[in-house]
Amino acid sequence: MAEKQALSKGEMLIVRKLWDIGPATVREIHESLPESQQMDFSTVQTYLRRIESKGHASSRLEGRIRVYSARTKPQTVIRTTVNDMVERLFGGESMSLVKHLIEDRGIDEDGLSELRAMIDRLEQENK
Amino acid sequence: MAEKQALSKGEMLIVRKLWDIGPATVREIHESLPESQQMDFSTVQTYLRRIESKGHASSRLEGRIRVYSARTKPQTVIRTTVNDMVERLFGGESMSLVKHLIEDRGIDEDGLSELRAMIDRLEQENK
DNA sequence: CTTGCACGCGTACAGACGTACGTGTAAAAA
DNA sequence: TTTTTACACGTACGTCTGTACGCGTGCAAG
Repeated sequence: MAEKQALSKGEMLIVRKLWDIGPATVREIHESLPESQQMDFSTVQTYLRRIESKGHASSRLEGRIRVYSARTKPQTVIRTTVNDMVERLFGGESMSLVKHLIEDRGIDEDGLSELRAMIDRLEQENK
Repeated sequence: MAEKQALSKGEMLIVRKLWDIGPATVREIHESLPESQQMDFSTVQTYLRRIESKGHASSRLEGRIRVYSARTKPQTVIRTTVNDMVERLFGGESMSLVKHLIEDRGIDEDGLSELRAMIDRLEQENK
């Protein structure tokens, strides 16, 4: 198995950017960060380096600029992280998290119908 | 505001026990840990100490045994943790997490009807 | 050609984490 | 009473995290 080390919270913010904007330079990532998450250029650089060393990204020099690309799919990282949290906070019961999310954070019109559709579809498949 | 420091993953495993079994001694917590999460008695002790120092538990000596009690409700800790994760991994869109959970981890008969009930109820209230 | 900007890369460093050991002592067993 | 057991409490220690500085250098502007 891939054996990739888990990403820390901060690192995750950065891979997310990599997923969003595709292969990118440190600067591109840095500049894409919203107000609320400003950090030093070199901090981003360090994160990217660590993400790579953990096997979640690869990079190559393009001229003298280093370009990073994600190597793990969102799916994978998200799954691992979420599973871990469900395990730790809900004893593995993912329905508890679903319930928490809906009850605690609310859900809007659209979300509601979307959910309903999903349920209908699943019920079909289940049959 | 309460200003309680966030708990780490390991610490969360332990508070969860505190929530579950109520005020408890180090030993009680330690012994309630499942096979898969065995750790040294003194590790549990350290966790409990840290949890207390972060304001999420309090303790008193009962005779010469220290008894810890949770000071934060599950709700609060869970909310903070989940919000944080939704923020970092889903850009704040909690519905994305809900979808991920249902699609990726599946849902059983019971969960399905439970969910359906919840949706119906919410739809009522929303009106 | 000289100067300064932008970047790679190595290094730093304090605080959080996971994990535990050792010492002193009170209570229980022998 | 002597011995053993079981804790509390202080301390440790390597790793991970968040956050960044500084040096060396290629490249663009003057």
